[in-house]
Amino acid sequence: MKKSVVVVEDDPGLREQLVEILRTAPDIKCLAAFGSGEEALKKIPALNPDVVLMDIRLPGMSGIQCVAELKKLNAGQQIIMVTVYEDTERIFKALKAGASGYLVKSSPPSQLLDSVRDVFAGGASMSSQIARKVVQHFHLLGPAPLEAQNLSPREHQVLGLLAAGFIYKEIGDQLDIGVETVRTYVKNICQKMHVRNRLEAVAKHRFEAQ
Amino acid sequence: MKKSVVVVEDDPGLREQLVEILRTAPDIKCLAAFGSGEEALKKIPALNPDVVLMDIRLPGMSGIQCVAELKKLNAGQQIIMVTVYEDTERIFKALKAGASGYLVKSSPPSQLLDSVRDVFAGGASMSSQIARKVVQHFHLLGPAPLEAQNLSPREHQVLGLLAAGFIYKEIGDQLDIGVETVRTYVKNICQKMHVRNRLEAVAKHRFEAQ
DNA sequence: TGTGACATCCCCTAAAACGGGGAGTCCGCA
DNA sequence: TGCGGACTCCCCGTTTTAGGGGATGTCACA
Repeated sequence: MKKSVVVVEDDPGLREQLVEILRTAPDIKCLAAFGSGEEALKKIPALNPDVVLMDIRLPGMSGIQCVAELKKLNAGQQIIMVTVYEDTERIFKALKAGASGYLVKSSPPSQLLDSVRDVFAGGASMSSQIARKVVQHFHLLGPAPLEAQNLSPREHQVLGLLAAGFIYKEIGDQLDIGVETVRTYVKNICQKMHVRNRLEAVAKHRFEAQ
Repeated sequence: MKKSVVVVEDDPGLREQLVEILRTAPDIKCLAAFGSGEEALKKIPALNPDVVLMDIRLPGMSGIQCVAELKKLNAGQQIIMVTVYEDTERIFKALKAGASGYLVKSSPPSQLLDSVRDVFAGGASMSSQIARKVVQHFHLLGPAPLEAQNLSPREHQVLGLLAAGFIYKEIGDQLDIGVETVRTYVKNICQKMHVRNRLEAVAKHRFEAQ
């Protein structure tokens, strides 16, 4: 069974180009190509393709919006963004909206086809330029964990429960220790994390954790 | 000029295998291979390789720790993790520690070499299995912001300052409003976000934000 | 054998936050 | 023109935290 694909791209030239690339692959069948998100949204559910190739910049409804809508209709729909934009903002928005892959338009045809196969197989795919942005995002989050890392196991627990909204007494009950002990931990946590209070610790913790 | 690579992998068989793969590439030179993070940490600075291939599971110092240390010594050091583990926790930790690539050991040799080239060129590289985990991470972040979204601008501000560790009085001063008003916002925020207190709100907020 | 990290508990005082009200002003939308 | 939302402030009494001490015991590592 061939993997079915639909293309959504407003530029006719580029659209044809993508369709042509797909046509070269014996294991892939291009069902249709649309020029707008609105049209795609109307017709894709009936076609039920395995994978959608979506331009991020579309007239009218944006590609990101379209992704979100498609995902709403069919949470399992696999979508690959194809775009010239490499700005972090758009990448993350698209990923959050539900895209499984993200390619830059300059990617070689072979990578496009590989991506379709990867995504079809339940994987994900990114151009190395895109992967770089994603990695950078994590690096920014990086230098911090040093501080959260050297919390003792018990301190971690307490911080976790704190973030979950429990008050000292409840934390004490759950860990079967006294409120005073919880207090001591919080004091130590704040010291170790170089923050002024548990609020900041919780914020930092979440930030570092994921 | 050949791209220089160092391998850090405790299993002698796998280590040899990686070195062999690298040897097949005319544009890559493997300078050395180490069996432990400690040894790598001692000798890598002198070798100054372009890229380090690092096993994530090492006896003694973990690969993640080793990455963090190498990055501390040389922030520009490019590192690719090579591992059998695909758990989200480890992936993110490694990326945060400073890894630029993340491959599973089952990756084909050609991908290993491509990754070295990608990373050398300032890009990044992930196996599609790893990319998938990363993508899933973003998908989880996606649907959530619904709750944080319908906070009023002022409420957002307050929540932000709260997360930064300011107490009500300080927040009031900064926004030029009274403590009581801040209190009112916090009450409303907690209601809108369906949480019991500001701690939980801060935790949820960070989680949804990024 | 001592030093240090960890886990546990205690005291006191003062500061901060909570809970649950009420109550004005705008402003826009119907 | 009335309704709702956002923004602002206030009161009361109670609970929770903060701040800054001190204390004990275990366990590991040197």
